[in-house]
Amino acid sequence: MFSKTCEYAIRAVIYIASTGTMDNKTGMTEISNNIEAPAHFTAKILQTLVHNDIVSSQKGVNGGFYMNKVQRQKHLIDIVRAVDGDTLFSGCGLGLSTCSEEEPCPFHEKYKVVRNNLKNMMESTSIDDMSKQLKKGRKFVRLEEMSKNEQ
Amino acid sequence: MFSKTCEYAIRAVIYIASTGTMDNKTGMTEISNNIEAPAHFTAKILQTLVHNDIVSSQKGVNGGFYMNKVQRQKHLIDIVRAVDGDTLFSGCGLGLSTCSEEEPCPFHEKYKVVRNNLKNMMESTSIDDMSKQLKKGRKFVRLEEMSKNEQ
DNA sequence: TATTCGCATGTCTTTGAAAACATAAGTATA
DNA sequence: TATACTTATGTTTTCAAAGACATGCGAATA
Repeated sequence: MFSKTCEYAIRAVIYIASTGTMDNKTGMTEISNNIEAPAHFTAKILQTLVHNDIVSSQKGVNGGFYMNKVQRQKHLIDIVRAVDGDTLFSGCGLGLSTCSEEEPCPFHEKYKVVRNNLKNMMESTSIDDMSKQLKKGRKFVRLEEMSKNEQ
Repeated sequence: MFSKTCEYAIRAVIYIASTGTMDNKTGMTEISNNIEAPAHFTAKILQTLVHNDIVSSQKGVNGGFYMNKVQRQKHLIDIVRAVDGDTLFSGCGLGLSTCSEEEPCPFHEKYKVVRNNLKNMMESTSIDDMSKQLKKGRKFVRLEEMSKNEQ
């Protein structure tokens, strides 16, 4: 459904929201370890997210990534839009560039329902929500080892 | 949402269902022209669909692709399964191999709703349905030029 | 039964996402 | 202010999906 880049992005953001604070920033290595994503690739994705004001970063000693209150209140759709653009939520299900509301393809109506369903879900699900789910016991990649990695 | 291969497959099947009959089979060239897909790649995809008993083919003079009654009553999900497998309908939204019903990731519940929604839609939409939509006026790639190409 | 038409199949090439590498630049702290 | 630490950024490499090519095989028909 989502691209690999996008999956990593969402995983990273949820992880940072659950661990990174202004006072205790989360480092690159810890992030990529815990979301099981290649370190350098994650770094590049995080750049994009910083540019799109979804996460914040700080260089240097004791630097790392973190999220402020406003950023935590953003929604999953903001991550997808920053990384993959809006195609998934607005494009034709069969990839037809000629398909539109005025000249719909045979699949248009049925697909639109599902697509809007997905869009609404992504629009209404905040990063905070996901972070709470994680803390509530929803397993992530290596949540149980988090404290170990943070040593 | 779907892979390029899968988009072509669905487009091809809808086209064949709308034009190919036992007596008047639809040729490769006509298909790839009308669904705007590369000819050789379409040929390879059609092979897969023939093997999966979604379309039928006949070699030789006056040969081509067509669909019988049973095949026309199959559903869109059968095409996706044949081409892309079942991952889209059963996999984790964040691509986590560890995520399951027993150990769900934070995104699991919300994603499952949308995923099942998509699955139900693909399960309940028959190829016949799509073919009827096309004939009812839903524009496809070059429906208006179909007669021209068939000369 | 030979010829021609058109699908079937395997291999090769291209392209772009994904991943790795190398280096720059900013920040804290001793 | 020098050093160690950590993110930022640009370039290169890898790999799989997408697409192109070449050839095999089956069926109709003259």
